[in-house]
Amino acid sequence: MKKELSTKYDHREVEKGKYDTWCEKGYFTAGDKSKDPFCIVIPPPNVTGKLHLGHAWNTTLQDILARYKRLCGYDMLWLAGMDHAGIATQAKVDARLKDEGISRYDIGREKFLERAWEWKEEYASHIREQWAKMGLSLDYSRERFTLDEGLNEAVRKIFVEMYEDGLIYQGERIINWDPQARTALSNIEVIHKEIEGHMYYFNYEVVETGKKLVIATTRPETMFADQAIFVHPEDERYKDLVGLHVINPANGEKLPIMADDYIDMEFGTAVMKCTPAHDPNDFALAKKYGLAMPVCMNDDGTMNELAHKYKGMDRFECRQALVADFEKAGVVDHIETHLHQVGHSERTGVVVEPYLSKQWFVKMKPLADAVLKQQENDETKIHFTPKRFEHTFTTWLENIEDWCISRQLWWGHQIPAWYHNETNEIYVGVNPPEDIENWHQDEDVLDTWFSSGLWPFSTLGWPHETDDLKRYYPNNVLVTAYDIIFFWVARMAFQAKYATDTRPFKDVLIHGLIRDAQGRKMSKSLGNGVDPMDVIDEYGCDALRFFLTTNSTPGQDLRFIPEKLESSWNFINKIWNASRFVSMYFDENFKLEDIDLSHASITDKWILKRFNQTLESVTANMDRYEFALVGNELYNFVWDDFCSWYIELSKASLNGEDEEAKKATVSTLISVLSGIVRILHPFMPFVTEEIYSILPRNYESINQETWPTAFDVNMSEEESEKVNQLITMIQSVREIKTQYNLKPSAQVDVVIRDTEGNIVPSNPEISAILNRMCKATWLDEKAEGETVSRTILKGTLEILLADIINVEEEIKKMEKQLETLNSEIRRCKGMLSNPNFVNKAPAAKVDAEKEKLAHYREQKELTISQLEKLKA
RNA sequence: GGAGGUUUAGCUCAGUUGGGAGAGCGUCUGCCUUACAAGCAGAGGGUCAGCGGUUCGAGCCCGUUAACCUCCACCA
Repeated sequence: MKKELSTKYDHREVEKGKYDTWCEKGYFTAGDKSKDPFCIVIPPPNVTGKLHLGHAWNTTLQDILARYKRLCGYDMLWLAGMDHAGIATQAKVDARLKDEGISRYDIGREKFLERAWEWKEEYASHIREQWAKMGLSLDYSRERFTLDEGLNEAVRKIFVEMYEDGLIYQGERIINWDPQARTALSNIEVIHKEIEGHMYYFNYEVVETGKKLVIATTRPETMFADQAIFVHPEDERYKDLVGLHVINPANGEKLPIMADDYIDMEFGTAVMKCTPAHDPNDFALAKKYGLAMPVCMNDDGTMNELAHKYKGMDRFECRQALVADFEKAGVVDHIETHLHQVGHSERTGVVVEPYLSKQWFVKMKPLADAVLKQQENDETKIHFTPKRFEHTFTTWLENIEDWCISRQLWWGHQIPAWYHNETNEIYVGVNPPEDIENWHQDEDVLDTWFSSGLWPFSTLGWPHETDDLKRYYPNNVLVTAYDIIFFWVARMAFQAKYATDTRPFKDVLIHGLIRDAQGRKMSKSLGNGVDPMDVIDEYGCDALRFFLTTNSTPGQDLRFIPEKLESSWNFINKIWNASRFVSMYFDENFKLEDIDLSHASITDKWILKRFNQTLESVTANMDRYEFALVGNELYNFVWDDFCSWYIELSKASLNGEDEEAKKATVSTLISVLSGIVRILHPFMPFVTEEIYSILPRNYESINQETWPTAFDVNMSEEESEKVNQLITMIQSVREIKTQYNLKPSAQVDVVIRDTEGNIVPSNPEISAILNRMCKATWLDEKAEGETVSRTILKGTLEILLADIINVEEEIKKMEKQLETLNSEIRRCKGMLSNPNFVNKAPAAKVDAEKEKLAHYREQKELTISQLEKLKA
């Protein structure tokens, strides 16, 4: 029995159950070796929480590509996976423990990791549920996790290789320290925000002269670790002081006054205190002059014993207390408010402390240079869409600094380095040393991005030469937002280059960020976030997908606008109803073989041809990732050409007597609709599957289908013109009726004249349609009485309206039309009389202009004769 | 201090290599026409931010100004 579409489109009903079936049938499982491979790996979401609209956008774009490529006959692998998100997840688990009144230190590393894995399992299943609701055609049989055994092996392997190549080293440096998470951070995990702080000007006493010297600082609490005072060697004001000493008012210690041309003579008092262990510039100076590098803080941001009476205080508490004491002691010269950039931890949000500590680093320059070299060649480079992000990417690589990869966390890949218990000798290896009892492993773990950077190949089995790795690597395209280029894309690029000596993927499609209706970033603090699952409940997944992917251009941000979502829903509803209409004209016995276009009418051919044109353009734009253009074209084709015109035009044939014509029309309706659902399937997989299931078809599911090919349409110029003429006739009648306040249902008589003014005899096929479309009877001769006329494609259309005609208004209308035509003619003539245009422009363009000119002239003549008649 | 983006209809945005300004929503008018009133038919609405240049021709290319936004950067 033929399945029927319910009378109303109900996205809940339509989307129910389908996804599970698709997965069970294995439509998303890659591996058909008879086809060419195409591979996308998902940017693994963090297992920290729910997916947001940004994820929905990002994954839908990939799903569109995946489904499109599958339709095009590729062995499509869209690999599923998630990221352990070291610091972020650890913070979540910490918070959960805190709710239980304990900390990770109470339960120890091993127990903590058990809890973290529990967390991971819980959130991974949430994420899979959300993927399912979004209809993502992911290959779950190959799902990976950045902390699973295979990826851990990949991480150890590359770490050891880089270490042996001298690209990974341990060093004591100033790094960015997160005192809340108590770990080091890399440079890009620090977010600089402009903060209104203070610039404190303090009086120092010069030991040798007893004079005052005013020195500015923004972080007085670090004064306990100061080692020197610097001035510029050529600064006349301070030249004489070099070599003398001042007393540090914080602890009474003697500090030497030194000179270095690093000092900016224009800034502040041009005297700088040097705190080697708490500032990267001071650190560099200290190294240069061999100064000591004491640290005055603990790893949690509290002051240590160097701070004497302030010991144990939080760093900012200490700052206040110290300044207050200085005020009393008269040390404060003055305090200014000061706008400056302060680094904050990307994850915990606390102010980052530049802090001297021993960490692991990746030496970046050789790695970055290799990628930059690769980018110079079209055959080896990563191609960005839009192209401008290539510039962002290369500029970052050109200015890159060494990457701090060790994290003082527990959740992550533990660094494969061991220290000998007695000799403290270091061993770095993929596997632990054999006499393990004599060694202890480095406690630190690696930056999450170190393992994410291997994602395009580690997920496919690297370092083993697996079939998948050979087949699907390099990946074809990566889809990500622009805010992640530095964090991830760049890292994948150099890790891939190092490990596999190639690019990780050929293309990168960059999209923007999703914003609220006012254009603000969606954030927890603003409370303007939108849960994609709520949107799906309200509008359906298909509407959300269509909205997300057809409303912005690559690289551009997208505002979340409910009205547009409604418009997407309406579009789907339109398709739904069109499908219901089509389904009325065939029954369960109608098979694909019964489709017969041999007796196609001119209107049937017209829509088939329009479909072909749409298909060609859509295919080209799909290949260019221009989904907004695709969406627009499909919207117009479906709504205007197919629904508003063709379905209405087809009714004459469907209700007519000619069985062969009727069969051709039904065949056309089915064929075009079938093409439409296949093209739209990547955008709206659920509703297209539902409609597909009621159509005569080749496969059980639309997932098994192929991308449409053009119909073989044999339509002459003359036939095309006839349909276009018909369309302008209908439009003219409707327009006149509206203008003269006639009801649409009012029957009128029309006469058609050719360009010579001769009456065109009626045509039975066209007459029937004309009457159905706009209640107009096409007469073979004109009756007595006044007429209103309009120029149509070829000739004029006249409606007998006798006494209700408003001659003055008609004259005005004609005169306006004449004006427009004249200006068009001027434009055409201008172009055509220009030798540069005629010689340089493409021939087709010149011909088109010539045709237009001829057409306008014809229309002008007709308009003039109409005007003359009216004036007479 | 560098780099990039945006500026097109009342609002949100498209506009592929330069060749007659588009959509959605909103507005106005008329229709419950047997797929759809979440619809149908018709209409109105824009010196494409300003200025200058290249070109036969510029929303699009070049220069410049302005406003807004984003990223990067160690200024005590």
